[in-house]
Amino acid sequence: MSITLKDVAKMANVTPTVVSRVLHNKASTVRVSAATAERVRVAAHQLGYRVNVMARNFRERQTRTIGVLNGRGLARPSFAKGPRYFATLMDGIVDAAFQHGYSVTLCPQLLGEHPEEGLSDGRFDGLIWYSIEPSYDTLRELERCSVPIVIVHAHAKDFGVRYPTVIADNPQGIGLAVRHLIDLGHSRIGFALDRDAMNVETMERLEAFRFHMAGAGLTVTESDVIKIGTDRLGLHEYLTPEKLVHSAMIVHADGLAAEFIVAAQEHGHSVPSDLAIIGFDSTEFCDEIRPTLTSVSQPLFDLGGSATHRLIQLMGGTPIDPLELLLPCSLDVRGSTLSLPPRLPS
Amino acid sequence: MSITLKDVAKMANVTPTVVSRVLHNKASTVRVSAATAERVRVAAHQLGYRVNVMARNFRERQTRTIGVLNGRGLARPSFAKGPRYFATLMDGIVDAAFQHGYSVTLCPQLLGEHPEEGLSDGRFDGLIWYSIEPSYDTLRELERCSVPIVIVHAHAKDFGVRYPTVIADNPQGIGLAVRHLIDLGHSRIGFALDRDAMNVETMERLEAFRFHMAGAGLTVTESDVIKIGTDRLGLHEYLTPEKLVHSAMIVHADGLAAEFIVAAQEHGHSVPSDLAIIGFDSTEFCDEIRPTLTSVSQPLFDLGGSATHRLIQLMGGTPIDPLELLLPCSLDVRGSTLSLPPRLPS
DNA sequence: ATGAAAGCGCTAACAA
DNA sequence: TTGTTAGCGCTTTCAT
Repeated sequence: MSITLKDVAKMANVTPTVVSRVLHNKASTVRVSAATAERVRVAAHQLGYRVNVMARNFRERQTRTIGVLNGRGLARPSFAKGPRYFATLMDGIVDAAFQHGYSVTLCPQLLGEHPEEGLSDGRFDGLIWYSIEPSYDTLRELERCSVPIVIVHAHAKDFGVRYPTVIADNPQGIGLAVRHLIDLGHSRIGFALDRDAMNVETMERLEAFRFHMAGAGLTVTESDVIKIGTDRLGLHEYLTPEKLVHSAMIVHADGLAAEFIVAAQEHGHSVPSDLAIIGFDSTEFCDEIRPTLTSVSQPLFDLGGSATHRLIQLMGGTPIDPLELLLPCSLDVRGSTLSLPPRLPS
Repeated sequence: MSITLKDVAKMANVTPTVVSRVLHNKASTVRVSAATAERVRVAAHQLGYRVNVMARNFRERQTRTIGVLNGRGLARPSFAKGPRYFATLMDGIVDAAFQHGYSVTLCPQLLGEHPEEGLSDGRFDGLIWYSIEPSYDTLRELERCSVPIVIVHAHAKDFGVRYPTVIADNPQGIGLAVRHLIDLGHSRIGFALDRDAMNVETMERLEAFRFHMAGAGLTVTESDVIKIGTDRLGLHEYLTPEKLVHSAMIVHADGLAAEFIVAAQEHGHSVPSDLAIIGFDSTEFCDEIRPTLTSVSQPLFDLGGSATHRLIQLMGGTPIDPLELLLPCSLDVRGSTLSLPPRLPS
């Protein structure tokens, strides 16, 4: 049994109310004599009193906790696998939340039998919904939710333009890649993607590729879009010397881009002089492979931070406008789009 | 204002007690007529009733939430940076916790002004302490804590042999590396480490290297331990053809191992034929670099899962014995310790 | 099978 | 400045 306000009150010869005021109220509002306050503090310290957060949360109807959710129906996002989207996002969320005194909770109910129960049961003051794949079901869930929500990794229109969203500007990122290649003198530019990764985001990147190429006066035909299957046979077929028709390739994600580099070299092509390659996500290993991989970088950490800031704003009652926050990507230029070979330190 | 038990009770013409029994009690214990139960369920559904978790937690003195902490005084562990230690650990923790219906919370109080208050304020049913660096201060904190604790990434003796711990068997992992190299015929084996990463774990690996080498009848002198500074000059100095005296190198971490591969190649050495290299952590990029990097792999996911299982066991009142759980490492053999060159698919 | 009543620890309106 | 009182929503004896 742990020490309660009452115990402290008894020891200090006051009522629980006074103890509460001394220990937990904001200094400005408290009106307790210095002597009493001191007595209370000493008693609390001697007894080793700690506030019961559950009781307080219950009473105050707020938890100072933010819940982080993810789209249902798909596997829970992994911190460690893939291009660290979720991991870096979480770093940004946690960082911002902690700055404002909020905890961050990952909640299982949302993945279990009755996910909807997790939404508005008083557990969270607000939610960050990491949307993997927008769906009608998801939207219905959100509508039943009684706490403020911010959605990450989706467009406001995909959720009925009803919730604040935060997402990286994928098209703009592809624009950077296209522009960079054109500046380097390339005109035969292809776009490669994984046949198994034809999700909304990949398609958005592909569309942006078409758009920015057209904007630069370059036509894109179907043969400029290289779709690679799981067996990677298409990759090797495309890279046979007589079939290689591009001088540069934008790849929808870093993993496949890395495979492109290795395979290209195996086929006797030099990267970047025969084929320049740009990936997407600027994953950690971009610096470890040779040549290092030029890649579009999403501001993942800031995405998480911005989502959290918007949520805290929303929880404070401030309306969010505009609803959608589009954070620009940057281009990390590395060896796979340069013609200079890496040099030894002199 | 949200719907409470009372509202449902009124609508179903029963008392809150009955509603509670129907909606939240385990089926086996409930003794309510089927008709009443149905009436209650309908009412609850119509009203869109959701249990108030804060009230329940408060009442039941349990939160079904596990807190994840980290050593104080150092930066909070990042999900995304480094060799994903924390990220993968968290995946394991979250996975196991969710299986048992527990939520996982990352808590700021523990990093703020009064970190000790977060420990035993009723917020968590149990804690997983991710120990970055054991310290006397940390130990004192833990002693004040009233909920069960499991420590990850530390030895039981570093915390007074008082708390269950879970850690990867680093020495055994190094043993695998040494054995593998010896099996390949190597006898001139060195150990390289980052001068800036001389932490407990690195030293443990170095000691294990000495131990296992001795066990194999190979003497290790100071010149077999290569300490690389931030400027990496030592790396290039070591790799000049006339100075290279080893045929194989175990590197304390993958990042430096990757740099070894690149630098060795720049200096005209072939990896693995002139110099075989083994890293530690089996980071994702081990498969992306060429040659791919053989590396010792810590069971990080299982480490998190085991910690969680031990905690749940402990919260259930079962004593943990033995206190320290040592999970074995494995060796992911890749190209940097093979003599066969990578081949094109035929 | 159902109801009445008490209380978890805390805070805040109101009273003194 | 300090105390009294009530109640947040829920569960759980103990009655009926």
